[in-house]
Amino acid sequence: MPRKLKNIWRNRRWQGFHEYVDDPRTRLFAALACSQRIEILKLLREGEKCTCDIAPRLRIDISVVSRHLAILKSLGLVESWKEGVNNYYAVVDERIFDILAAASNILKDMAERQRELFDKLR
Amino acid sequence: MPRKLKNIWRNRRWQGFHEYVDDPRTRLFAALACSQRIEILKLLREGEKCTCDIAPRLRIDISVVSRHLAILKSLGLVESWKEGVNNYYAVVDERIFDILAAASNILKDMAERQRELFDKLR
DNA sequence: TACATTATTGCACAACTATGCAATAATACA
DNA sequence: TGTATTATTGCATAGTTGTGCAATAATGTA
Repeated sequence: MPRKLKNIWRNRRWQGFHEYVDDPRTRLFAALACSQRIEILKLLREGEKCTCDIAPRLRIDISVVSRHLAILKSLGLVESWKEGVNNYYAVVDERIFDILAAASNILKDMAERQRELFDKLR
Repeated sequence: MPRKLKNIWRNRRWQGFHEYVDDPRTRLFAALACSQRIEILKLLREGEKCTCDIAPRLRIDISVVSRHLAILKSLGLVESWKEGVNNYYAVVDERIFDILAAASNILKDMAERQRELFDKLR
């Protein structure tokens, strides 16, 4: 255990499974509570990609992509391997996309209910 | 539109569907990325409850519960109504529990994979 | 070996978030 | 009307998070 945490893991949530006592699902949901990371997952669904493939697609610094990937990897959502100077990443469990789709469906119906409510007020 | 935002909605994410341009699912996942709010949803699944029913169960200040409920309500995950001095809350769409269960399943299998990996290293 | 390419990490910073206390509002009841 | 109960909101604060730049590490190539 390093005396000083690496900067990516500077907080309790991402320190590790053992030290973090909260409902572990909050880590998964926190990982998904960022549109950049959702975009990265969607890109990786197309096929394995290295950090420098992703950065230009999201128009953010490579270092930021690297950190997002580290978070997704720490959860086990993606795996990685080295090929020359490149680090490739791929989705481990496709069911993560079921969760994304379920969230879309719920939000869609929520919006529909909201609309109906407004219609009644007219 | 109020000149100054209410303090609960002091940030972009919770301001409203219209001002927030990110993937709307990030709001849903952010709402679930908090163990207190997950606990609140679980309690409400047992049946409708008012703010003062929930606070002692979670051992946090009523004001905090009130804010968590406001966030869940802003998403449409819960609805509320007044009965005397009490404000009752109830879950709107039970499918939110499907998402919670799906997250559990994914994490369980991730942990299993991790364990197998460590076993191989022995 | 020297240089180029790719990825990660240290650092700094602005913005976001959960929380508790105190003040206020809303309602019921004596 | 005054008092009690419940809920929300203002304010303050410590901790979390996403981001970019610069430095460094890791690898391939001339």
